Amino acid sequence: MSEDRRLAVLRAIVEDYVATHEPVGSRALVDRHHLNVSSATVRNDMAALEDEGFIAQPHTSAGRIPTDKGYRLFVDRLTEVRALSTPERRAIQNFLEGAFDLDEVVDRSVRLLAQLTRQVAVVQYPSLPRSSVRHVELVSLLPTRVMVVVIASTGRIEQRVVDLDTPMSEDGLAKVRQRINACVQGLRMVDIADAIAGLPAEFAPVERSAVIALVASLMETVAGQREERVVISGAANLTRVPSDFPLTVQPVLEALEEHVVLLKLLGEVEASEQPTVRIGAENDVQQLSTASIVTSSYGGEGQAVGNLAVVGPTRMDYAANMASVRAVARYLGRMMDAQ
Amino acid sequence: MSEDRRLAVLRAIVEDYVATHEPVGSRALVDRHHLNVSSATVRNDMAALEDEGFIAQPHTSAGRIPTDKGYRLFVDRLTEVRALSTPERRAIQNFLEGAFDLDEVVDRSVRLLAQLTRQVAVVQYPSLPRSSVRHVELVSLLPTRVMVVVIASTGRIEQRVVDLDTPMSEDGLAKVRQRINACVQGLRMVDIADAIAGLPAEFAPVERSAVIALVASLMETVAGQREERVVISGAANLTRVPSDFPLTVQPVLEALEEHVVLLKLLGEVEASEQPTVRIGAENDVQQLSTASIVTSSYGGEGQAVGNLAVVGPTRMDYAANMASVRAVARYLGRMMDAQ
DNA sequence: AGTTGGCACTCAGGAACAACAAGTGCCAGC
DNA sequence: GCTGGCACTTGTTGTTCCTGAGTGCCAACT
Repeated sequence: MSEDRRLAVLRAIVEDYVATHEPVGSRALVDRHHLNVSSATVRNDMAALEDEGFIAQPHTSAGRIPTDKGYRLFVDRLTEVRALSTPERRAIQNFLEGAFDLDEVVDRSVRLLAQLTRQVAVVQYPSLPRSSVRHVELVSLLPTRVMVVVIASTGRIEQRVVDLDTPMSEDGLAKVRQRINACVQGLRMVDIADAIAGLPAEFAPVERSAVIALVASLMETVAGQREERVVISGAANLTRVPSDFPLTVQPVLEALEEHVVLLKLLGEVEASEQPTVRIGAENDVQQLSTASIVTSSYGGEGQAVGNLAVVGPTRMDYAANMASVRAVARYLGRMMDAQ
Repeated sequence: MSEDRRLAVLRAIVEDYVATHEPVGSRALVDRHHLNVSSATVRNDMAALEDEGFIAQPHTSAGRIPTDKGYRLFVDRLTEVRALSTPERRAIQNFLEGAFDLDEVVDRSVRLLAQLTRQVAVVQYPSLPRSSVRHVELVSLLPTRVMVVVIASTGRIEQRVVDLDTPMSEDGLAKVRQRINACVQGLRMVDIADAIAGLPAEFAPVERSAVIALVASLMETVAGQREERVVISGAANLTRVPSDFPLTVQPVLEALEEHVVLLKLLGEVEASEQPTVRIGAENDVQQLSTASIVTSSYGGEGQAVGNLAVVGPTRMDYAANMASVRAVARYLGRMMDAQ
């Protein structure tokens, strides 16, 4: 009994099942793929595959469907991430390049990914701590109220309003602004705490408390956990599915609305060129145990600044989705550099 | 045959149907509401209501369900928007006040609204053209590349990168910044075009083309149609519905993903203290013909700067949803002022 | 050993049918 | 104008039966 053929059978089962959404039987298999053996032989192989836990029967006398373990094997050993066709890539590039600002880049990316894969797409904003400072701006709203604006190299902007206990003049503010920028411009966000720690000491005692407040606010802005943002698109695709998946669409939708959960999911990826796949129960988010997730990080110059993902039923076209995820991640990374 | 009782019957039908999601029969009606008449009498009233088009039978020998027209009458004549309880209002206020910046205010509002109503909630960001300028910032990225940042009174920030054909010094930029702010600070966005039209003329010919580019970019940023943003939450609530609505959830989800459609929907509201309700086919978005929408505008000081809405099946609790929409709109308006 | 045709067995899904329950419309009587 | 009564309609539920797809196993073949 050839090991190769068993794998070929598994591959055929996965492909057929993904295409038809129906348990696939030995007969159908030999018809649709040219395995040059009889259905009885395939049945033997199937029995073996079932023993090993790669496929299962919904009920006696039905065809087989892949298990999570089966998909895993399929993804690990039977899938080539095929590159997108040139026209496809062109389309992606053109689409993304029409964007003006970061919000639009992210928004377009997530929609594009949802459309390409016909699944739910998730894109995380460039992570603040992982990017660097382009500019810090202090805007005086009232004499005792200042808006701190941080512009990151990725184009991302965060702002926060801070109340001072002593009023500060425009000139004073300009000086602080100048000094802060001198200290932190170009640094990675994670490094700025050290860089500006000594700053308040430079100022006269009357100004010092205000400077301390400004610096603190800046660091909060940069460190804030809240600032990890994520957008999703294509939720409607979840309902496009036939048959049984509808039952499980609610928990999935719920999980997707919990940005905390999503960020956790996305965060578990290690930065890598290749997309990562998590299948069904491999996912430690319980609500997503019927779903698979294809994730990748993106970022300019090899430096990962964010992640993105596609979420769908375990019965998804892994090869195509991995290709789309990879492609969008790449273009997104380039856009970050370009800005 | 009393007109009043007929209305009472309609009200009872709507209430029961909203509660149970099942066609309601004459017997059940007299049991659950104390209309002091027999079921036969109710049947007569029902027949009349059906003639007038307020209710319908899914099939002979089933109970009645309200038609769109029935809901309309119910909303117009039978619904008091009841105020939320004091603890409820407290909860809303506390929740929203914990927010730091505009993004968070909007995010919390939309989630809150979804949670209160157990429907899909939609909140539009404060409209840029309808708000006023707090500050304009010009950030030099390269000698020939400047980021234009506009901070609105609502806390909303928009930015855009512009390339200049002649390089500009930091000092030159500071001067332009100072002049622009002097011109436009405090003005409503719609009015700034006039205010800065003459600005380039003030500058020496060598700088003029750069100033023109900056001013143009500022105006684009402010006028850009793209800049109307909208966030949604609670999509999972669509799947919580029983029975038949699942069939229609896909088009609804699709419509909700089309921000253009959403903005159109939201935009159709005239600014008013009271929430507006559009029921089923009253909605001119075809995909939402099985849904109802409760909308309201919000804004500080009576000036509407944005809209929000709740979307759900026509069979929704209108009174409660209108109350929630109104409450969230009010608090949101206050937050805008406060910032 | 591995492959194959044959065959008995299982079981989900559909069709046909009956019994039931909920609800209606209508009418005669109060 | 309201009510009880009653015949009628029709979706729902449960039963039975049948069919077809698919399996597991075995004996025969290469």
